[in-house]
Amino acid sequence: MTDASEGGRLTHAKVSIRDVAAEAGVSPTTVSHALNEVGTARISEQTRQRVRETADRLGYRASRVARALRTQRTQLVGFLTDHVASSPNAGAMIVGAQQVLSARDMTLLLLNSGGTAEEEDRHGETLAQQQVDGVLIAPMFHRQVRIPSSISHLPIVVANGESGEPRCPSVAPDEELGGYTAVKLLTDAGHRRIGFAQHCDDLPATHGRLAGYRRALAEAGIEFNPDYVALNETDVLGGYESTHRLLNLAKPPTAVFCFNDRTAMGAYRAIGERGLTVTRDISVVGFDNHPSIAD
Amino acid sequence: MTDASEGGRLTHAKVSIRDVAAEAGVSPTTVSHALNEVGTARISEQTRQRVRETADRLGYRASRVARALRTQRTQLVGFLTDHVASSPNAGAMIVGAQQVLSARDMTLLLLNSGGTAEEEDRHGETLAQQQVDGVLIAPMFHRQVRIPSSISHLPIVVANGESGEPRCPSVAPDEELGGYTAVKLLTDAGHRRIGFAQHCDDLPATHGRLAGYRRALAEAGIEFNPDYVALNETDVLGGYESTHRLLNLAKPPTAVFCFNDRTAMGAYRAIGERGLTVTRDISVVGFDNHPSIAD
DNA sequence: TGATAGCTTGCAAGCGGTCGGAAAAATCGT
DNA sequence: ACGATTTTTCCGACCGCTTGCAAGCTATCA
Repeated sequence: MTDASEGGRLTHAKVSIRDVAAEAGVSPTTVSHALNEVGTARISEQTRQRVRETADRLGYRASRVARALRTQRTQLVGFLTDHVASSPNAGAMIVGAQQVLSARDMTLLLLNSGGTAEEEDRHGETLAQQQVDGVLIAPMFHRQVRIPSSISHLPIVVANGESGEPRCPSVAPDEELGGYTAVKLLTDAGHRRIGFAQHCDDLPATHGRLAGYRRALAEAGIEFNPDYVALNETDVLGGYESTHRLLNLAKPPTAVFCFNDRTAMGAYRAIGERGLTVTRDISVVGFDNHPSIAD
Repeated sequence: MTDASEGGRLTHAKVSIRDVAAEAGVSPTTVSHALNEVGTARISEQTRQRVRETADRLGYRASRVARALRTQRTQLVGFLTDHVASSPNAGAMIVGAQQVLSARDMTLLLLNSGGTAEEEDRHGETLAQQQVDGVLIAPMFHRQVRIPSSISHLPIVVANGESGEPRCPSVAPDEELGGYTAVKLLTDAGHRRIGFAQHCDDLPATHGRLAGYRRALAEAGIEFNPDYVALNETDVLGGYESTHRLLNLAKPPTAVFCFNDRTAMGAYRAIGERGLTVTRDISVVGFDNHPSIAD
């Protein structure tokens, strides 16, 4: 019972396009056209106004579900990732994606696989059933990704990783350049012995940053010394241990290039325990620079 | 053209329930019943098997959109937040929610308002249109939340905050206890002059933690000194400035209780600049304890 | 044998929009 | 004033699935 004769904008249980049509004295088709600004069939300005006003008064909200069924476009995009929490730019990626989509009137469906292939497939299945318009695959650490077969038919973009298939574009950070830039910062500051709290896994990020590290050294005329590269996990503990190991060397580095901010955190701690002070006694540069550590 | 006579499991453009029905020689109704294990109308085991096998072979995936339109249940839940990136437990909340939902065959729709009321309303509208089955409102900092009218008709749960309306349950951390516990750690360690790098905004978290701070002091027989409470933003810079201010006091604190981990980060930095070392010269306790800083 | 009952299965009606094609109304040309 | 043309509006079908109700079929019983 849409009791609109009262005049007030009441909240009804459910107001469909038919309700609006009846109230405005037109057909559902007209309502649809009027509200969607369809080009082919122009509606007289007068009718359009009336429809708009009526829809507004009744508090009409088009059902995206029904629309999706008819148009086969859900306005949904899946965001498939492995670990949400970890790095700070992880959040940035999500927010960024969400903003872009939101601006286009689309919404983000978030799925977190936790890294296992089964979950990835399960989520792919879900996305397929949900009939998302596209999928954004974004591992938190730059790496090669696998594309679940269930979604292989729809548009996919891979961020922060590489897909085997050339079909879907991928955007990833230039690890080599990043590593180079960070280390050049140190060589420019006069450092000659530069440690690298490196990640131990076999990833594009690992290789890239190491290459950048070496290039910066070479460019500064510094010979590469494998002892200065400490491999470890990229958590705080890893950075902590790596740094201690580096400081134990006969000629300890005067600066440390850390794989990421968590590693840098550990480095801070290790340096503190040695009675040294960051900046004064030793320099630290992290990769995914937290704005704070940057300066 | 569903060419299934080939026998292989081909990937078809689109395989609907009708395709499966035709292929299995039954009606769509039967397929639906068979696959959904409907209780009221039992299907003979033989038919069920055949339908299952056929559906599987054709790669049938029920459209959730169509189902949602019919059943009025979308299996979607909106996650409305203000800032995704910031704190580490933010990610944990998202992952947690997603996991729980995923286990129930539901999916999370992520919307990030950025903190503005207009965005919140816009997102509420979107969720209403998308006909989500429920909404989880989770501000990143414990505070009072506003519920967009567009979604006020559906089930809502507020996490990490309070809603005015008693209608929707809310779960939030016990800020007072948290503050108390953290500071008690310091008093137990013998500290008598304890600084508090406090947040300057008017939030439940602010009041709660201050209360906890005071309770711990009182319990240790320490008089509360307002000078030891430095108000500031909760970013790294805020923590940095607050800490410097505290260290400038005639009788600087021997320990600092930081509002969160970013604040603590700034504190570390400030302490380092003073030539002091955390742990040895001065203690730091953060609130949303990063596992790393915890020990 | 016909009526009653239980088990399987299918018909048809939506859910709430969109859209092609066509009717109705208004405008125009002569 | 009447057909041609343009503008405005609407009919009806459909998207793919679920579900109330009823029909078909077989087994049970009087």
